[in-house]
Amino acid sequence: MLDLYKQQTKCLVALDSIIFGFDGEELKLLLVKRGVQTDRATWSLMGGWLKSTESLDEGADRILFELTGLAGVFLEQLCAFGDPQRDPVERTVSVAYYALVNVKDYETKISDTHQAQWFSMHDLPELLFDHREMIKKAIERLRYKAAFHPVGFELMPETFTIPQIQNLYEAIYGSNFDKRNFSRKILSTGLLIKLKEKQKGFSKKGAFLYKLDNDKYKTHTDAFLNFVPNPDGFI
Amino acid sequence: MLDLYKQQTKCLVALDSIIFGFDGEELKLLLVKRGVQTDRATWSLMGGWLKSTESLDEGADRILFELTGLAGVFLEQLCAFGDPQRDPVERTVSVAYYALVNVKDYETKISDTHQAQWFSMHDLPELLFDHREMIKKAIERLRYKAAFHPVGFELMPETFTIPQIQNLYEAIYGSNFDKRNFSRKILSTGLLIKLKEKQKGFSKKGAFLYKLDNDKYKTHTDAFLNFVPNPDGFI
DNA sequence: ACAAAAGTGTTGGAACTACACCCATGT
DNA sequence: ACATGGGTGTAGTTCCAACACTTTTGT
Repeated sequence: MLDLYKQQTKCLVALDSIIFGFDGEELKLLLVKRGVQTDRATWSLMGGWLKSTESLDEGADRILFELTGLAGVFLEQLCAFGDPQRDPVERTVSVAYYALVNVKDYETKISDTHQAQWFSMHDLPELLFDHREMIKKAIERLRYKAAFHPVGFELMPETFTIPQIQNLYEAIYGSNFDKRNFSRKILSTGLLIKLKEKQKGFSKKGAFLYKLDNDKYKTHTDAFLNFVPNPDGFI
Repeated sequence: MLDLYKQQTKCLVALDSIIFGFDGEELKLLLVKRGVQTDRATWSLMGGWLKSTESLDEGADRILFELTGLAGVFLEQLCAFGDPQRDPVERTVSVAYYALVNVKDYETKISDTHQAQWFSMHDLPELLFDHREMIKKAIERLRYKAAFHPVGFELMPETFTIPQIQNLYEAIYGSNFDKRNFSRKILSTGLLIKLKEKQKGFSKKGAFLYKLDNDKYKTHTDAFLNFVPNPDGFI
């Protein structure tokens, strides 16, 4: 038995995170500038190596924290990528994660030391290795997930307006929704608490602010909004 | 840059497959007997080591073929498992796959050399490592997937009856459906071709046989049957 | 005053659920 | 003849999509 282990070739294991953000208008992706580039692509997903003492989830958390200072955000495994040629330097299996953060949270944390930058999903730079493929899978997964679980709120700031959430969902699915139907749908989850204040400054009239009912949200696992995963989109 | 690679600890990469089968009655799982057991659990998922020249998908295909003689079956990555303690012998990351095969196909192929056996999902033996957790994830994924893609047909023999498919879906979701509504739903996909013959021998009346319209099936990517992923079930 | 975004209700159609009886055949 | 499983239709309900006008307020 133990011999079966010894003969086997080992492999580097990397963790890469697709970090989605939302600024109230557009769906964005956080990319980092490679210190030293291996080829002409200078931007890549946030990533690092798996340590021998940590699980995959722990490693992904750690790397996200080291590079952005963010902790406790939505971070879920996407899948593993292991083409033998995907990293030309050495055979590497990468386990990809996707994270949802709101851009405002992130801006208040450190960074810049790591040369991180938000990119519009519609305007991504050339990317390292198979990172583009990872992003493609991640957006598919996000659409799939968001159709049944209210993960969209992970991307919103503490308080937000209905038109903002609608912008987010439109950005995720790359299509427009009727605002009457949308607000009915989103309110019917019972997960939103309407606040007294209005958001001012953006529109003339101002929109009512809402916050997430965290207790309900935490225990909420049911099927949800019926957005149809959209085959086309960015990418 | 290259130094960054050298310092990193490498890791064994395993591939394990959750192989679902259907015998017309019940959802089953194909397990193998470990030649030498590392602990009291003698049964495990089919698995093997990733080779340095193959991709993850290729490796999973290869291992499935080596152990069962099956090729060209539905085989899709589930996710990676990498708890540092999951394999007590040595740190191993396992990329799990799930496969859908029909039991009849499998029976006609070789095997037995590898001591493989079908188990009812309701009556699984003690399993190696975290294989039980993998199975749990796999059934969740299968439910999720089957709710929107007609993957159920992968588990059916060449020709089959509506009551058989219904049995399958009931086995997947662990609940019963109204047969009138079910047959309407399944026929409304337009993926089934009714044959002249009836299945004899099982019921007195006999049920009409159908076969899959392969051309339509191959190009079919749309949303599909609206089964709600069921939180409880076996496991 | 007007431009720009927020907010709000109704209606028709589609899809789903629930439900019960007859049919064909082997024993 | 009867027991077993196969096959079929309808009515009520719910859910969704489509649709337009009024409100607020900053300029």
